[in-house]
Amino acid sequence: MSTFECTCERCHLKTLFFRHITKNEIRSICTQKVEHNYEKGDVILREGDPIKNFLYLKEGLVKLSRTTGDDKEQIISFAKPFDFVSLLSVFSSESYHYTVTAIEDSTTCELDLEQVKEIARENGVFTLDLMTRVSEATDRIILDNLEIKQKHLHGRVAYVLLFFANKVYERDDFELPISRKEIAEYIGMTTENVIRTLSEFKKDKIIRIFGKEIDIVDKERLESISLHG
Amino acid sequence: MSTFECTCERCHLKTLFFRHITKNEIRSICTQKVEHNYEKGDVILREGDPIKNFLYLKEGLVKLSRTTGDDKEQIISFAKPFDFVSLLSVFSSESYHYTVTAIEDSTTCELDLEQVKEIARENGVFTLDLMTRVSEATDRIILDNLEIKQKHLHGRVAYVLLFFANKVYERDDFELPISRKEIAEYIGMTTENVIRTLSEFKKDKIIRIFGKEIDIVDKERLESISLHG
DNA sequence: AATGTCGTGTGACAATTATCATCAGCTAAT
DNA sequence: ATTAGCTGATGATAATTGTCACACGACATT
Repeated sequence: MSTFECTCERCHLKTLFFRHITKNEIRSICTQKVEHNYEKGDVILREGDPIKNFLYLKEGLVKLSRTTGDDKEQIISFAKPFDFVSLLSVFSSESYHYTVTAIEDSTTCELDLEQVKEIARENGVFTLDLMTRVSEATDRIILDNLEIKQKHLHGRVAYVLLFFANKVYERDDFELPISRKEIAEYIGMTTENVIRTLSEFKKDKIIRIFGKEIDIVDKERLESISLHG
Repeated sequence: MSTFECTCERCHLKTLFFRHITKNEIRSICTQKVEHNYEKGDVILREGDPIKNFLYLKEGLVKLSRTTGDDKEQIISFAKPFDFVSLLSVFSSESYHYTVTAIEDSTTCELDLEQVKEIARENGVFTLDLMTRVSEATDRIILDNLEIKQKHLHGRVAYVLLFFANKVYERDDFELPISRKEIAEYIGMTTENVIRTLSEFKKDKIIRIFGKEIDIVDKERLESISLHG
């Protein structure tokens, strides 16, 4: 699972976000960082687990979810490479408020949280960078949830399809990494209605469906539905 | 509007959150901080405004809202004293993504953002404290929205009433600081249905209503509705 | 005093969404 | 090979929520 050679110098995390970290700090983190591989479906973190590590996604795709009071799953958000997976509560809680599950084969990079905090305490510029990143990510989650909230069923389903097409795969045909049930858990509707809506989109020749394969045929139409439908 | 005497030493902001700030840093912030008073209904910050200051609420109650694509208002959250009002995007965007409006007479304390950032860069412990606070606040917003999302109309209205009773006023009779329309904008339902639901609660002797005065009579029942209704 | 606007309140009806039942296909387990 | 369980799919029906219409009072403006 863990790598033996140190590749932090080439790590995107460093070059993309943490421009203001010293060589020593990088080395200190590097010598104890651990990479983990997960297969699609594997649970990476479980709700209630103590927060010991600072995780980011190096490769793959994950979902953040939680269990509601009446034992239903609710998907909070999806995270892509270089998103911080342990971001929602990492600096404000002792334990995770949500579960992280791989929805594609994924690789995480785990750093010891105390060590990251130690660097943060010593290096304010690093911490400010980090805060900017965390802030962007939580902003995104809040805005996405507000967007979804104001839409009806059809608009919500269209929004999810466009999310995967535009933000995740950057192409109009892709394999849906989640089930209809999971779409429902994300947009707050029932599985049956998600399935029905996809069928209608197909009947109206807006998309083509082959199992989990989605092909967006009439993107303008789908965008219009996402906005006004 | 602005105060002439420096009272930062007694400021809750310092004692509560910024335990790790030096006397010099406090003084430096203090000499240029500005307090503003707002009356109920006043707009404190407007969506799209450039972010120049770091604001926190010293007294009162505010709502955070945004305008959706089809020009409807959507309330994101409410903020209480010592919440950071300019928190959602202050470190991740050039301009506000939302409007802040006083829903009770309020006082803000404004610090120059660049100066706060300067301190943050110099003082990692301070920044880590700050990040913890920002993180807690955004976590709260996300969790509240998820809670509301899984409930039906009745549960949502009950949830809002309990929010004001428990979290804001800490008593079971209070004057609702917002209109029925604003409740609707927060929970994502129509004004008519909010009014109807309040009427039903009244008919069922769960609450008493005198205009904006709310008196929760049967709190257990209301809590049960919030959870399962 | 007349007018307009806004918040509140209620009813009738339409639209949206959930629930329940059923079925087919696939896969894992025995 | 058979069963059990899960996802996907569709229809009928019920529940929930939205829309439209109207009414009333408070309040500000003219």
